[in-house]
Amino acid sequence: MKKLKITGKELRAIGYPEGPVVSLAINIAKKFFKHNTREQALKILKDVLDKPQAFLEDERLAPVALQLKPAAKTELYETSLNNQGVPFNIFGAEFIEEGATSQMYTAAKLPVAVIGALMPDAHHGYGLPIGGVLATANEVIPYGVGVDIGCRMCLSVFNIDPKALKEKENYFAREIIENTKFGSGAQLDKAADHAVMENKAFYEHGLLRSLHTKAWKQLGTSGSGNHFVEFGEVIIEEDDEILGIPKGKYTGLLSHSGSRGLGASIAGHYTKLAMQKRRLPAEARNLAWLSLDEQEGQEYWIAMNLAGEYASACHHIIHEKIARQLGERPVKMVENHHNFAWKEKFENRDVIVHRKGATPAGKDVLGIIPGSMTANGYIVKGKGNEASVNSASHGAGRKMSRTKAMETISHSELKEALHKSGVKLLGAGLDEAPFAYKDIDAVMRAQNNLVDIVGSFKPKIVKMDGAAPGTKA
DNA sequence: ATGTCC
Repeated sequence: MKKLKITGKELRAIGYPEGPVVSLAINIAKKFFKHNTREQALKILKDVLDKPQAFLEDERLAPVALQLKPAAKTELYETSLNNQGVPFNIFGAEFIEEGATSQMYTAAKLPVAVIGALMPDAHHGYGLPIGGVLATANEVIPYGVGVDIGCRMCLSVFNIDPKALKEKENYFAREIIENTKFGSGAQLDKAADHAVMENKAFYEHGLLRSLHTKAWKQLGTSGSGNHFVEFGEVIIEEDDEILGIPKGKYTGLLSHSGSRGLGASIAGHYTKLAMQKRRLPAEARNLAWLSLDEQEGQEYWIAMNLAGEYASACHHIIHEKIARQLGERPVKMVENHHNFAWKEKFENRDVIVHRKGATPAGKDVLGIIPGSMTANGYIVKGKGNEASVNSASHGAGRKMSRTKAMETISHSELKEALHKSGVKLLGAGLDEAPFAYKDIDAVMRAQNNLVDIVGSFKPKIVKMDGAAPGTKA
């Protein structure tokens, strides 16, 4: 069935005001008016504009009617922030820009906030800052999780002498190139398969059903931005009971990516719903929440968890393909989400903990904190410190904005840094150059009360979205 | 982060 596409121009022509109601009406027309003609749809939307009160109970058009209904009703939906925010500790405050801190102060003033924390790699984001941790009572904030739901790390440790990475560099490079796909709309040439695609949520949940085909095409891909797949040298200096592999040097395969278009669509859909439902002051608008006692909140929770499983599947597909090619089974895998929300306990109270660019660091929980394309990443073990709501940073954090990095960093400068570190770069944007990131070791020192380092990962062969250095895009 | 949603 062909979808009916009404344009903003047409809506404004019949008298619709500028603002979010336009895109809302477009989406509703697309969803519900596929059996109507354009003229019929516009007629109905005009009726809603003229008499919004008559459509407040209409199951399809109520959201539009609510937006169009003047005065009194908006007040009903206005929610104010608390004067005094809940407390939150800041780790590595000297590394954190003002914008991120002030976003955290705003988040702490939400009436649903319980406790927060700000990680040493924090920077400004939409809604909650990247590196922000926020616990709520029983509410979920779509932009407290972020657009890339389930963005995560996955490390496979192989019992292969890492000297092989230099000696057979081209062989390992080819494994990455042949088994990964980067880029914004990237799809595999031959679609992958995974049990997650049979998850009943994909069939029972309206929004997820509409995203199933696209998700399947993108399964096993890595996306763009700071996402990567790389081989490196894993060094375990001391035996650790939790990590459970003997000290020594290993070959590691490390990946960083999320839930691709699937998670982005879920985040966009539910944050819009939340913003319609709860109008917050301008500085907090993107922090609109859904209660888990509401239908929409439950739906988001199901969708978020599916996106998390899907992101995990994308990593596993890559790792399994490469492991099979190497003819090896990993002796250990370490993995964690760092954009997600969890049901956890804080001071014995049930809370929803949002980590947007933060690594779970409960007692003895293993995780990965990556550095940059040349700097070490670390295998960490959480200390279960409630001062950070059981969290740690998810990386070194950017020192330079993407724009500034593109303007100031040269190809030759990057080439020299790669050469010095002995890293073979198979592709990346200049904005991912190591100089764009903070010093990971300084960031780790700022959180030594939050995690123990149990191993390190030194990148050797790195693939990100973009052309290889010295080649044309 | 996402083939960027007015």
